[in-house]
Amino acid sequence: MSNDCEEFVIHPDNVAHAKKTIEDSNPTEVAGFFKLLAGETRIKILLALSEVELCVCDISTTLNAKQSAISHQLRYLKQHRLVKSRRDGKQIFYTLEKEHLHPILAQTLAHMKEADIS
Amino acid sequence: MSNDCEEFVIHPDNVAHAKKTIEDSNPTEVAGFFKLLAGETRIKILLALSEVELCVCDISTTLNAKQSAISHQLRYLKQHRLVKSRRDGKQIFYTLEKEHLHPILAQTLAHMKEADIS
DNA sequence: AAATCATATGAACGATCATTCATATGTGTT
DNA sequence: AACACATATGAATGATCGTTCATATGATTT
Repeated sequence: MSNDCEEFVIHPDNVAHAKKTIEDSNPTEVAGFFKLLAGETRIKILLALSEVELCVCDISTTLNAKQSAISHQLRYLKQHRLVKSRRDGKQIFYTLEKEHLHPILAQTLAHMKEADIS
Repeated sequence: MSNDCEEFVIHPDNVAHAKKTIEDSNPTEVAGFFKLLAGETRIKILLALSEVELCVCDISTTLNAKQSAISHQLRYLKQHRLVKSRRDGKQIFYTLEKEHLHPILAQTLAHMKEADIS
């Protein structure tokens, strides 16, 4: 919680400025969004779904991974609205939820742009 | 390693297409890059550094975090060339390595754009 | 050269995450 | 109604990550 330089702030103006920049930027949400994309399996799933609709079995075949591992990741992606599903008989097909993914990504990029990172 | 639907691929064309899309997209590197941005402390550090140069002590004051925690994260960011440092007397100042961050980010976005995610 | 300040680093611990196994659910087929 | 198939889910395990403590390094001041 505390740090070694608490009593004597070294560059108060810079610290104040940095604090404000951070507060203005929703760092928790930004990091949370990147966490969604920070897993190899999830990135592969998103890539796989980027051009075709796939059922769970197709995805696990494509990634050469266990069905349950894919199901768990799909649930995670679905909870965060990166992906949506539709049932067709026994199978459940997944597609990207582009409407959701796009604005979040755009907002993140806008954040980073404002922050002069890009 | 194996899955339940190995013997009878359900939608072979889609699977083949998805496999190619994944192979063309460096998923390991893409996920690796997002991992850098997927930590709240690291995002805060990057935001803090986005407009001003800061020494380690300033950063730990800004984030209200232990100096050693910040140092560890800075090392991680530096190893991956998102940040660079310069010594001035006893202090070490960090800045964004924009030249490096920018093209990686741009490439990632290009990947995602090609993949029709954005 | 001793003391102090700023930062870095190694080891350890707890928390979080991804995968696996076993099993449940829900749908279609016979 | 019984069975087979596709997917989902809970619990457990192993791996990875972030922070902390203790200490080391490198620089300045006295």
